[in-house]
Amino acid sequence: MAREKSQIKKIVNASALQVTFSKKRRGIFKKAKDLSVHCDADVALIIFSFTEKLFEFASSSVVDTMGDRTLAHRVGSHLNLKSDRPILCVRNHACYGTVARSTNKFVVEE
Amino acid sequence: MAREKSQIKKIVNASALQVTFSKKRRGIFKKAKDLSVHCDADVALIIFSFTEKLFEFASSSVVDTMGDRTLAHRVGSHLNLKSDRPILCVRNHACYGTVARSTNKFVVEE
DNA sequence: AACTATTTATAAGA
DNA sequence: TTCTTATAAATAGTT
Repeated sequence: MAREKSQIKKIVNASALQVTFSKKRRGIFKKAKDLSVHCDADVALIIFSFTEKLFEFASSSVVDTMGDRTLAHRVGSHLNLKSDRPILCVRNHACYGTVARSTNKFVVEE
Repeated sequence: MAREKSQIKKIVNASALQVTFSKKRRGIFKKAKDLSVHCDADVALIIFSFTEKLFEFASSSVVDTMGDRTLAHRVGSHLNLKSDRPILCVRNHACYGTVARSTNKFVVEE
C-alpha cells in the first residue's frame, strides 16, 4: 500500500522487517479497535513478532473478563507459542501443572 | 476510509452494521495474514460478531498446534465469550470439568 | 522519525 | 446483496 505493490512473501532485510512490522502492527491494532467499536464485535488479537515479543489487543468486553493475566499468557500454551509448561486455564483462574502419562489428564502443580 | 471520514462510535442502523462488519472483517483478516507472512509473525485473531457468530484466523505456525479444536473453542471460556462450562486446556488436549469450591482447583469431568 | 507517492480499504451509491 | 467509485486510510520507499 505505497510506493510499490506489496509482495506475498517474507521481507528479507532485518531492519526493513522491523520497521515494516512496527508500521503494520500499529495498523492492524487500529483496525481491531475500529472493528470492535464500530461494529459492536468482540475482538481478540495476539501477535508474537519474529523477535518473540508479544503484542495483544482485546476489546473491552473481553478485557473485562481477563483478570490479572494477559490474554496471551492465558492462551499462549495452547497456541504453543511461548511456554512449554502445561498450564491450566479456567475462567479467571490459571495455574501450572503436569499431564499424567497414564491418563493424559492434567494434574495441578502443588 | 471512503466517502466520508469514519466516526469513533458504534453504527446504529442494523443493516448498515452488518454490511460494514462484513467489509471490515474481510479487511482485518487480510491484514492479519499480511502481517504474518510479510513480517514472520505469529498472529491469532478471534472475532465474535454482534450476532454471536465466530470468525477466526491463526497463522500457519499457530494452526499447526491446534489439532482438531478451533482456536476460539480452545480459548473461548477464558475470554468468557462462549461456553459457561469450565474447560481445561493444555497443549493439544482439552476437556471439560468443574472447579472445586474448597480448593479452587480444576477437577476433570469423568 | 517524517514525508509522500501509491496502494489498499471502504462508505455510500447504483 | 453484489458491484462501482470517490475518498479516506495505510504504508513502502525516501529523506
